[in-house]
Amino acid sequence: MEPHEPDLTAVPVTAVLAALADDVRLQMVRALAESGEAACGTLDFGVSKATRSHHLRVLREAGLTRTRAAGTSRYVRLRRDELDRLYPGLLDAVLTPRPPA
Amino acid sequence: MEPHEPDLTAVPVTAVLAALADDVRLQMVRALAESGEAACGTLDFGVSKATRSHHLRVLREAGLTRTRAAGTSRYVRLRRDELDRLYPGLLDAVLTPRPPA
DNA sequence: GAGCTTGTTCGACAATTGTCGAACAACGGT
DNA sequence: ACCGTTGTTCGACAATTGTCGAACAAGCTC
Repeated sequence: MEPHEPDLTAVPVTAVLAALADDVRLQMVRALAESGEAACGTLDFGVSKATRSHHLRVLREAGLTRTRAAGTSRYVRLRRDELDRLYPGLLDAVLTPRPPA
Repeated sequence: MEPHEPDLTAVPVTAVLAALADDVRLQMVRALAESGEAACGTLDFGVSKATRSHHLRVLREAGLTRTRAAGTSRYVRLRRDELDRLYPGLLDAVLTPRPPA
């Protein structure tokens, strides 16, 4: 099985932006940026686990996250270094709910 | 008539990202970043003028552009200063077709 | 005013997307 | 071996979105 964690340089910018352009996914990304790593189950934002799983796949396939399996859980974390290197400023611009004046 | 050019702080980040998450619109934004200002007609990227008009409205309503009417033409330009102030790094991260290694 | 150019608006249509419940799979503990 | 926990996958469905042609509006020029 392929977990589909693509090379970030192979992902179109529009795909990265589209992945971030959803409220639920953006909350997930923000939570991951704070916690560093989180089990899928902890990323509950009022959607069913099916929907949650869907969003996490979108994030993964856009190259935004990596997933590590451990027991029955799966731990997700941001690919921060790579993202900051390829798109400097992008995450910072997006991580704060209310950008500074 | 309301040209619908919202206050940028009133636009959700997801709307800004969604506006940028389309290939045609991203090309438009890049062209505007280079030319500074462009008539709608010059922003032809292989779509009909109806579609072009639609994309320009999305950009405008996401707070990314301003439109100025002159004669039969309408000139569009990026709201670069505001964007850079509210989302520093966002435009830079997105404007280069191939980000630096 | 007639005609051309430039854009916008209006359906319409296909494709994509977010959402869910239900079924399934894998693992751990008792 | 059973059960509960944790996620994924599979339709299905509604809503959104990108696209177009045709009709319309506004302005310029002859």
